[in-house]
Amino acid sequence: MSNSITVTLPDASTLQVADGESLYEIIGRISPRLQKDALAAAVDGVPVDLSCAVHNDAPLRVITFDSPEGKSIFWHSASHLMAQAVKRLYPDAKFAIGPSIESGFYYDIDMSATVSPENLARIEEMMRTIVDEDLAVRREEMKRKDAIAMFTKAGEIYKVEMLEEMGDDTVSIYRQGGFLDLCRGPHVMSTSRIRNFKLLSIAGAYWRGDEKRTMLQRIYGTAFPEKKQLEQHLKFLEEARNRDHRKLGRELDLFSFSNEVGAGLPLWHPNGAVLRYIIEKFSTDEHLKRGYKLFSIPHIAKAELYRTSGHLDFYSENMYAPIRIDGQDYYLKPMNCPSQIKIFTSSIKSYRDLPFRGFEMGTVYRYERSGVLHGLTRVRGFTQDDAHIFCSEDQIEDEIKDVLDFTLFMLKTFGFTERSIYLSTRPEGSVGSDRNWELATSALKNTLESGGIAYTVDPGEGVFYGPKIDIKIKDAIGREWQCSTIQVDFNLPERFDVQYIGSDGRKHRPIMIHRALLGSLERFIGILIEHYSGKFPVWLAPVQLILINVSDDEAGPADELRLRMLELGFRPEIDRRDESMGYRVRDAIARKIPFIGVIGKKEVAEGTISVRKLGESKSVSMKIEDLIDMIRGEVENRH
RNA sequence: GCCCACGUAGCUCAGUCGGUAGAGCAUUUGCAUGGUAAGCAAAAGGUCACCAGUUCAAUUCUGGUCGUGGGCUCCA
Repeated sequence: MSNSITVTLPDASTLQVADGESLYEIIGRISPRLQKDALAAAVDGVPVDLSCAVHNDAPLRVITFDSPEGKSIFWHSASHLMAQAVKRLYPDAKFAIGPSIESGFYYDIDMSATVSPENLARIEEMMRTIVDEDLAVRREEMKRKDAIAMFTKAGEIYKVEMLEEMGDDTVSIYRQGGFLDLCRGPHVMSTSRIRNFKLLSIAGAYWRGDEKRTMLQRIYGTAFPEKKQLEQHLKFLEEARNRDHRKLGRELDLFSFSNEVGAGLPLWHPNGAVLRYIIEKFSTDEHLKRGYKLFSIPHIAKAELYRTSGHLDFYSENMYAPIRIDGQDYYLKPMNCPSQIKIFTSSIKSYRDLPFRGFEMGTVYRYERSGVLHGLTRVRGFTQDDAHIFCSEDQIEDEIKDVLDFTLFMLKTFGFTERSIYLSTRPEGSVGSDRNWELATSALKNTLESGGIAYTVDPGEGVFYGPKIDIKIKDAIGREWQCSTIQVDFNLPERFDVQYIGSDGRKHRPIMIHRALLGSLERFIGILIEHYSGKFPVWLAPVQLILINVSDDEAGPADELRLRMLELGFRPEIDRRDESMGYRVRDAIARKIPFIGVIGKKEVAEGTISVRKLGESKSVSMKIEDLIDMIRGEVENRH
């Protein structure tokens, strides 16, 4: 029995252990601390439970919560813990799937009772009881057909369905106390390992994500080894709530929605509209600098246009019902490309005209199912910084490279420096020849690779007319958002028979590149609000400086300064209300205005102003000229 | 669209086990002329989302519609 076995640790050191010694014991010999932190271990690269014994020489890696693998195991175990609690409280509960997700876990459950927020507390209570019971989590392997029989008997129809689709002969189940679940594992050793958890929300979810199948109740939760980590995570969620653009949009008076105007149709208030204008102007100027030509098109077009473009065939579920005008059907444009193409084709183009870059702040209307609407990030009418580049095949890579550089410049300007890049390939139900898809996809790939840009392939996520590069940005609290998209299209030029005269005097077909850098402005601004937490940099702030007069005597001079700054192109405001200074300062801070300028007797006499920066509690007295220079500097540097 | 929850003043929220409602902040007015995070007082403000039904009586109960939130599915 006491055959000695050698395990090799990641640092290449080795450890002699007895045959049959459990991983838990082995890790205890490395360090008691590690033993305490260990959730599972990888033997020969395969993750297994700590209760497993080692019988052969093998490399050993301890899995703790610090690794993504460890988190996943921990959260998965937490989902079992929750399921066990639910089963105790609701014996008729049938379990579907309960995986770990990005920062926690969920379990999809089918049961007669509906879970309410109050019930979550009851379930948490029961989870605590089970934790205190310190139930060992045990793995058992059995024949698949035996498992089917067992779960059928238990009424676990979803588990049975999953088992029936599995190819393996043998399956594993995990048992903790009276609860058992079909699971690949591994899991933590005991329910007592999961002490810090929180159930967060309840939602509906279709069995297998199929809207034709049963709607299950999904309970989301999260858990951590340390109490402090849980608290930190809950604080993060709180922070995200405080940054919510819907909340800040109301508080900062940026935008609103009206029941009477319609769902998903944002109304921009003066503060929001000016922010939007600044972004539009900045974007338009940058496009002109890079040789783009401006386009502008109407919001509706005839059915014929969208029949030619293929939108009526491939995109109609996102389009609104036609408008009947003089016996003809017109559609609200769901995309800008078809009409923009008509601008390109309005005259004969030569190869000398290529690449032809047409840009527009183009508003589109898309039908979104009511349940998906969300603040500014998911609306039914929105404006994109949309451009279409017509170029020859051998210009594609250069153009894409330019677009990528341009995109990264734009994102950086708005404070987004971290991003990840995705290459989406041909989806089901797409149009176009294999050759063109291949050509377009490799053009995107080559550009990324020759630029040394790391990317991830998203198989089948392209648009119906071509592959695309999507860029996801990370905001100030680490959440990812998708804005930018670059799409190569051989299809529309063909459909519209777009041509140019080459240097050989013959007709050629250009390629189109569709691209939006900020994407939907509505969405982008929503993200910006959350990214900056409403504290916009000076160049974007709807109000850059608020002037506060100490007494009525200074109202005149303060207002003169306001008018002067307006004329200089700044966005000043004056608060001359009959309120105490403390009150008005407090109000200005709540409005997150970057600068507060106080003018009293002393300032008027000296030609100065007392300036307080947002976030600081001290004010600085400075010459008015210096204040203007300072603000100008921040605007020019886009700070 | 689907599941669950929700819709009371501009905002945040009480309340009515069926008898047409209240607070704080915001607003307006008056007083206070105030030196950097809420000066004092008064007034005004609501078809209790909308439409039906039940009832002597509906903001409250029932149904529908619209909208919001968390998700699913879809996507910028």
